[in-house]
Amino acid sequence: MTELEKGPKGRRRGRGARERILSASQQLFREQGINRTGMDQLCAAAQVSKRTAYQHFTGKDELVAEYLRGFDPSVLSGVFDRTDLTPRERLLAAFDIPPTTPLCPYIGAAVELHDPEHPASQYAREYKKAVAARLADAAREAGAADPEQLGEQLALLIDGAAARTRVLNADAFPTAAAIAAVLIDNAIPATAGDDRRREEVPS
Amino acid sequence: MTELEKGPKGRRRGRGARERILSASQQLFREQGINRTGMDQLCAAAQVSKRTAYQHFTGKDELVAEYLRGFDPSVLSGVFDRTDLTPRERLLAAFDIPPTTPLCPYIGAAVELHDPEHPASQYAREYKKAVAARLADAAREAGAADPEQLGEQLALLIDGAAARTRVLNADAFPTAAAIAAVLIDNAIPATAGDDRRREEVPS
DNA sequence: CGTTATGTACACCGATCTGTTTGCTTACGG
DNA sequence: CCGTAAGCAAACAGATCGGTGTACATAACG
Repeated sequence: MTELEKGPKGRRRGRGARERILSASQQLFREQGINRTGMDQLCAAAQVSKRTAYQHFTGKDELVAEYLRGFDPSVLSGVFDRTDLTPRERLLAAFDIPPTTPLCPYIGAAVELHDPEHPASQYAREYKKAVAARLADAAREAGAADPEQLGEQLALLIDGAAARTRVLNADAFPTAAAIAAVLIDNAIPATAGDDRRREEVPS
Repeated sequence: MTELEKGPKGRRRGRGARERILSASQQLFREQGINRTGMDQLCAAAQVSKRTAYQHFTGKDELVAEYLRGFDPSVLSGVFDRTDLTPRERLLAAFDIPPTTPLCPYIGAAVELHDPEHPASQYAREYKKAVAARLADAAREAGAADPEQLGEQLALLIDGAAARTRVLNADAFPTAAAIAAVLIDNAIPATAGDDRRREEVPS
């Protein structure tokens, strides 16, 4: 926070224009979408001159990609690092994101940009794969028979809840969580109480 | 086809400009997205003058809404009217849409327009609810314990597969179908089908 | 035939978009 | 304390956007 260093080149003179730009991006891109947010408006909200903005980012495309990158720690790490939960609870905790997240920004970016080659689209793909992989890890810890499959399934549920929440304007994550519970119980061979791992496979 | 009638007022003089416009919409909005398709380009593709286009549609917004409306019969009716399938098969048939559908246009429209009050957004919501309702009907026919819940769950799976297919650029419908099979077998009490499941329904 | 709806061609409008330029101010840091 | 880099303000470019205006062509009916 107190450190005002920039990403590229060790320069650290500035007064935090880059941070304000990214912060404004997070707010405006989420509230209005990417395409409907012009650079003029964004710079005004960030209290940054356009000149400065284009010195920090080569263009809007790069800014969008960087904006997506800013979500990583809050979403991905926040859920999976909770050691106070059992693996099964950790899997279900991924569906407890009701208040803050109006729509997964990765899906939004992929749809709005509409170009699979766009840096932001590529990053969104990469991120979604990473989430599925971490879910698979947790599934493996929980003793799932086919962790990769369960991870992919749970990831699909999250995306479905996000998309459906957006279209219907109503929270769909509880439904997704209910499905997840079924899938998890179904995929873990002989779940005694919760997180006990068994090797025996039902005939 | 030989009938060249327009939707509003029984007028039938023209040579089919409206149809060409809608046809071009379906292609371009899907290929490039809504926001990235200008009216100029669209009119050129439809071989229609801009003036004519704005005589048929009051604006792009109305055109987008009408474009969405054009999907109804092909998707919704095509699956549920198949009497040759058992209710269970009919539920699963909803996930067999691999070739033609790159992304659910309703999700795309809702994300791109980014305005829940937009006519097209409202229609998308309405349509998604209708799909869930029809799935619930089929679930009831299949003897599901809680048809509404199962219908909503299957609808979420479809949306999840659509969103994930878009973001990852890889078909996610098989995964969704696998989940659907589990949910269906889990929700149908003890049918003479093939699978027996614990009645461990999530409370 | 002539009337009339339908469609065409094309210039044009104002707004907005991404991105650039010029000239100036401010605030570190040595 | 002074140089230098960071940042600011505002006009500007060029493109594209959605949408109109005007004048002209054509097809379908009576």
